[in-house]
Amino acid sequence: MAQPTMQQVAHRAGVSLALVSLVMRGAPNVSDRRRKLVLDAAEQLEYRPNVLARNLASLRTQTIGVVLNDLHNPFFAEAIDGIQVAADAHDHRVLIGNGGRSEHVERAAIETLLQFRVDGLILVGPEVGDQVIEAAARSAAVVAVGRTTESTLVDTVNNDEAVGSRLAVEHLAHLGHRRIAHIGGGNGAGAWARQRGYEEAMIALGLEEHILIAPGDFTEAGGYAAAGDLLDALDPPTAIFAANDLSAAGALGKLEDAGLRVPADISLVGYDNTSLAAMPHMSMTTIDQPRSLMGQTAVETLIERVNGSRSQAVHHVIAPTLVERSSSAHPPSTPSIEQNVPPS
Amino acid sequence: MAQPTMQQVAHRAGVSLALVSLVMRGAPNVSDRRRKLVLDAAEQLEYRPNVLARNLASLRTQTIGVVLNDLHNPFFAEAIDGIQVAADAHDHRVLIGNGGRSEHVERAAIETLLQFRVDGLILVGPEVGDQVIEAAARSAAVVAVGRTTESTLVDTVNNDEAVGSRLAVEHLAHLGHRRIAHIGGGNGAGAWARQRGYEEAMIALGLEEHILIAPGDFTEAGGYAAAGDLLDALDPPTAIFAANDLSAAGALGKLEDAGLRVPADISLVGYDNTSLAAMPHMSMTTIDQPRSLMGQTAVETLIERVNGSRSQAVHHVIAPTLVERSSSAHPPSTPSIEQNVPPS
DNA sequence: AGGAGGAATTAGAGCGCTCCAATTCAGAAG
DNA sequence: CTTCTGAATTGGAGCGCTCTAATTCCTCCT
Repeated sequence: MAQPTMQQVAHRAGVSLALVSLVMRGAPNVSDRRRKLVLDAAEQLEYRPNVLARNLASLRTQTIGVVLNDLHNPFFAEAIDGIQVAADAHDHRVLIGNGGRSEHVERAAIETLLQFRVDGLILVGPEVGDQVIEAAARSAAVVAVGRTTESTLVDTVNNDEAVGSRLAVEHLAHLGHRRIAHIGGGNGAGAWARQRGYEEAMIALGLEEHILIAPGDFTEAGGYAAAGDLLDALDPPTAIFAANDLSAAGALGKLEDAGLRVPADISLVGYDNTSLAAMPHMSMTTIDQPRSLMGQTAVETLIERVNGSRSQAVHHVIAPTLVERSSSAHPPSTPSIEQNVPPS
Repeated sequence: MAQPTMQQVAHRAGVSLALVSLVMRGAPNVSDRRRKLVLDAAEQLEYRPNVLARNLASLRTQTIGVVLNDLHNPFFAEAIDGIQVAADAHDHRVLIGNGGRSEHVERAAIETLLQFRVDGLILVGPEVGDQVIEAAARSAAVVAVGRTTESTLVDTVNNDEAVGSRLAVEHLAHLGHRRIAHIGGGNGAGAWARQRGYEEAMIALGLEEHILIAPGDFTEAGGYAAAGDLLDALDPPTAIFAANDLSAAGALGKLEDAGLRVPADISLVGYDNTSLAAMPHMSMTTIDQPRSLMGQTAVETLIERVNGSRSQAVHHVIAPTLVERSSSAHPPSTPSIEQNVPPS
């Protein structure tokens, strides 16, 4: 598969190698005549610039690498959209690495992208340790999305997990729920913050005695299992707030299997507002993270670093919102809106 | 972000540049003493091979590019898994490009990957025209998954769409359905073949008069709309076979909104057996495409080309299977198993 | 001790491109 | 017609690595 080179294009167009380079880069001071000559020759030869050589020589790749933690979670797919659009706007291409929801695979993906000398790296919901991220940041600009870091080299873009959790809990409490349980997200990005947000919100509402947490892992299977745990509790909850939509979906399956109707018998709130939650068949109340905006912000932040126009770490926090759908309603025994009724 | 180079490693280890190169490539004839020396120096410097330079010099990248048509469709996410494992086994890395379900974006993704001089390209469910694929195949080895091509340069890996559709239709017919409708997949990969398979199966079962097709586009929204069309038909179907799970999920939403119970009032069968269909809350009968196997086959096929061990195009066709879940059952008016009852 | 012969190491020429510095070219000014 | 100027074009030195050919180093044999 020998590809045509600039040299060949130059020869065919009857100009110098350097001129072809200028044309390819869209430099200004090239006469229209020569430009056309070169472009025609390039087209005839099906010439395609060799990014490897170009980048080796110019020391920049105009490429940003994105590592997605879990391709199966619609959240990540949706974050990519915003990233791609913003990258386009900044004339950068996007290369994606798959974290495969495994620290090991994720690290390999980061390494691959770094070996390709991408200008910057956006890690979406990374699970690798801080030191891995920090090490990466020593080689390229790094922005972590949906994950915090201590590192002063790494910028972050997050939604305000505490606010999101509070929105969810308050929504349920206003509907009259008191026994509001939480399905955690394990080591998942932001999971811990969401759980803390849940606890704090419960305490703020005077519901600390009803705090009940089942461990999950941001997956549907984890949600299914966790819901089972919650139903087996001494005093099962009337509402469940899951750490993400995927585990909420899993929980929903378990609740149905247990013969419970949602939301008549039990309410359910997810997190992320992925396409999954929005599906008519799910129609799940959830917390919206503005993924597209977050992706876009991540790119802007990255570009600033790459340009060297900023060297201080910056941490963007974006406000989430509640999206009410049909998985949440008044608890069975409490038809009224406010929670004036003592716990059963 | 100046990165350490081989030169620096060589200097620190007190050996030649060439020796470092040998060690990095794991060459056999290097004494243990020097090897350790080099490795230590590399580690101290946090040296990371520059793939750009390496590949420029060696003319191979050990990388395969994968272009996914639609990150939102779990099918593609699941195909990646098989690809990644197989690529690993062959010591190749994987770079992903996002087609964004748009021909334009897809073409750009292919171009980016080709500019990085990947050794081969796996196009999963590509929507670009044959000539684009053919052009790509002139620069690198190309395997199309879930899509057929005329090109003699391009290998393909597909499931047998005709068989899959037949399995779906026969399953429904055996349950007693006669008015079995189809939601198409538009330009989506394999959509046309599935639709033809549906028609042929209907004809083979003597149900040609009940053939009813609503156009879709492989998306959930498309499925939702298409289901609406079908319900508005003069003689609405008792069963729907959707061209993929995503549109089946959309259809499911529409059916529910219309107050129909699935499967009591109407049956639904999807295609792909994605994680979506497997979710307990969906529990959808569907046709399983062995995605992981297909991904793996794609990689093997690609490697053969890259190695030059084959230059003839090869077309793998893999048999799909029916996965029965709870979205399909007897039609409301036909409690018996065989379709001995005349159409209402 | 003096090779022979294989193993280990190194020199050096690219890979395809960018980019600085140098050169050529036109047209304007003197 | 020469001189000057800015625009257009080109030469050539790398970018960091691989790979072939050449060189050096050992070890073993006679």
